[in-house]
Amino acid sequence: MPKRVDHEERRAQIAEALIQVAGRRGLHAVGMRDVAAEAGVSLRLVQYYFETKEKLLFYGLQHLTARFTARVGARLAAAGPDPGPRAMVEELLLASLPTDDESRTFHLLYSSYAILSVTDEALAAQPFIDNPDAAEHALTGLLEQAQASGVADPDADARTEAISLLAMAATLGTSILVGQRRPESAIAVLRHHLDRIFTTAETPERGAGRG
Amino acid sequence: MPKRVDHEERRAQIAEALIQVAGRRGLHAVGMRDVAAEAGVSLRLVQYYFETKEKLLFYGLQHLTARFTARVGARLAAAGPDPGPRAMVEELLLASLPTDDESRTFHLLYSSYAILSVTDEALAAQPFIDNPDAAEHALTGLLEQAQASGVADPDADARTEAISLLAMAATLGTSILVGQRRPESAIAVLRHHLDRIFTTAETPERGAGRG
DNA sequence: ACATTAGTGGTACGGTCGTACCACGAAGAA
DNA sequence: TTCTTCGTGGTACGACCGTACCACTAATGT
Repeated sequence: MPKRVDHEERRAQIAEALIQVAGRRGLHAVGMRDVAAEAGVSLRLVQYYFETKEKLLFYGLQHLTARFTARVGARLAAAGPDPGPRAMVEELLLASLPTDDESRTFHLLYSSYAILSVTDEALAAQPFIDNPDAAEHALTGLLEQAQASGVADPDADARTEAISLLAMAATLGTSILVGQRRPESAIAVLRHHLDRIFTTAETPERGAGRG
Repeated sequence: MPKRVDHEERRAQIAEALIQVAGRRGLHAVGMRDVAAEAGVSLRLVQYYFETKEKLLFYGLQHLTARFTARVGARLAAAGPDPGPRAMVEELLLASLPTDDESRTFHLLYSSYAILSVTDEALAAQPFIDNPDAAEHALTGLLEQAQASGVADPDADARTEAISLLAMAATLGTSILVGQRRPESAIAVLRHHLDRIFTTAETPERGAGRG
């Protein structure tokens, strides 16, 4: 057993285990022993790297959001350099829907943390609302940019539409999670509103294409 | 101490206690002893009327939804006989926002149950999705009725708009709950979409008024 | 070589939680 | 009246959970 372990790496590994087991059995049902078993380490190790369960949970939240933000960024990058604003917005919204294991886990756990934060002030004090606010701001910017480019309804209120789209995506995601709705149905609803806001179809050949 | 107690009344009283304490400290933090203390009865009594905690939680969910459905109905009735379709829809959506203690508790607990049902199959088996489906169906009907009356955009897809409005109301409610958004902001967003769907302003003097 | 310290394991402790068990009083049935 | 049964209280039990404690190993510093 080597000495001088990279603490941050170890903490990330344990946080990953927390996310996995919490995604399976629910955040409320996860204990230190479960996390240790999932990570393949001893209970003492989890205690060593996170002194308390509260700190483990906080770190897990940070790790969860960082991980998913990176994933969404990667999906955006994979959509090619400078896709249309509509494609960008659509990718952003659809990426948040729980359509595979990772997004499903993210949606479930993020919602769990959010609900928990209502009655847990220590969790509420965590930088939590920053993420929705950032998403709202980013989406508003994209819509305004689309309006300036003439591909979105210039009379629309970009901020209100951004809030609306994100709000719909969130609940639609939850309804997928609980099995009320199928992903295609949720996507159709979101696309309907994008069709309403964006005035032109995708025309990848106009403007600065791929050069 | 009188004999022959009305079981249903007692169960309702205990369920009420469950809702109160869960609304304050979170559904995850509520125990049988807390419920008993809140209801002013002994732990044994809670056991007597609900053999197990699981049954207590199930009954609490039923009680919660029944209670809130009744409240929304009362608010609709208080809006006067035959208000316009728009007023009806607006009342319905706004009633679901957490703007006072009772609606706040409802929103918090219903969300908690929903999230819990994702990883708890016994809870998922409970008639849970019926409520959103019923709301969706009812709202769709109201919108179609508004279209038939000529007060709503006839080109709109009533079902899609109903889903969208409910989805927005849900997430906006949660954002109020976590302190991200103020109720007025949420109401403004909803009203924006009602203005988009409904083509005429409220004209209470047309049609069959109060007689 | 020796002392120190980071890393790791095992385990015990105190508390809490859901449930089960035991006892007793009082209303209805005979 | 006597017996049964419903309602009620108190309490104990077993399990689990988060945390603390103790021991041991192996690198690091001098």
